[in-house]
Amino acid sequence: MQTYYNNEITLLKTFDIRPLNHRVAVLEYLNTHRTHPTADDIYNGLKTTMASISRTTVYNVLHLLVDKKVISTVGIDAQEMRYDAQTTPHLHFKCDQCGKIYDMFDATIPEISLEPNFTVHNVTVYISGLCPDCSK
Amino acid sequence: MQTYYNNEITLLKTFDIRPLNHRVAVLEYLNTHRTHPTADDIYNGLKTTMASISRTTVYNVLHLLVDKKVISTVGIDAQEMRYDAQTTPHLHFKCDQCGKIYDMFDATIPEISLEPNFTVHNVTVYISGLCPDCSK
DNA sequence: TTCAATGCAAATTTTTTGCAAAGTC
DNA sequence: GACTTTGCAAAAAATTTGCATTGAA
Repeated sequence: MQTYYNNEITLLKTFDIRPLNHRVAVLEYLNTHRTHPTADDIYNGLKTTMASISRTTVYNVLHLLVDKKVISTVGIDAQEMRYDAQTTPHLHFKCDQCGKIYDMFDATIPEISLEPNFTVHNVTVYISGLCPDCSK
Repeated sequence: MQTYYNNEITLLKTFDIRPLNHRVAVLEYLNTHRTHPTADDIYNGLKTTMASISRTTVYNVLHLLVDKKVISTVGIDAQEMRYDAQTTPHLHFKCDQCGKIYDMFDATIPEISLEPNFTVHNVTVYISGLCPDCSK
């Protein structure tokens, strides 16, 4: 079985995750495909180069990486979960026309002030509209 | 079959939707259950009083109401879609501990300014954290 | 009577689970 | 050798579809 030597290994170790080949492969796929792929996208993308990988393993690895906060989920689609290796804070924009999802690094994450006694862990912002291509 | 005489009928007519009994019932359920129910919640809630209603119809009606913007979707759960008859702009807060979803009317919807050429239709904000009950 | 809406059952899609086999330290 | 991870197949959960029946204007 092929062995990976790259910085995904270092990253996983930082998070106290044993850098097994499948884990490295999933993380590498996410790092090189910044298109917010679904579990199925990842599975299909990897199975060509990685003879033995199963959907179960892709789900296992994704759940682990989300749990340990190495990656994050993008629940902008109604039907299936998407995943994102991007760690810089950013928003997601989905085009109503073409369906493409854009990262928005420039937009500022809003400061949300809630009623007292609510503790905020995370703020997620999804924006929908028309992308430049579809606005024409 | 029971016939409804209430303001849901008026509301549906406003949106150019024929106020058929099943539609009125689903909308009424959403108006009286401000708990962001799932399609299944609605189906189970209605089938006791409405002898003949099917899951298909619940989905049909929900899709129609969302399409016509009478109600909105709440995609805060990874697994299943939730629905909301609330029309006042507000945010959603989900407690990481108890899973309860809160409406946040006081929090201000952020002004998002994107790169030019992006047209914003809708901004959705999901907040996760601990609710007062679970913060104790 | 024409067209729209419904309900059933089956199919589809996404994700999870149980468990035996294989891999890792 | 003990413990973790994997893969298969099957199950589960949420949603959609095809189509015949029913209901509404």
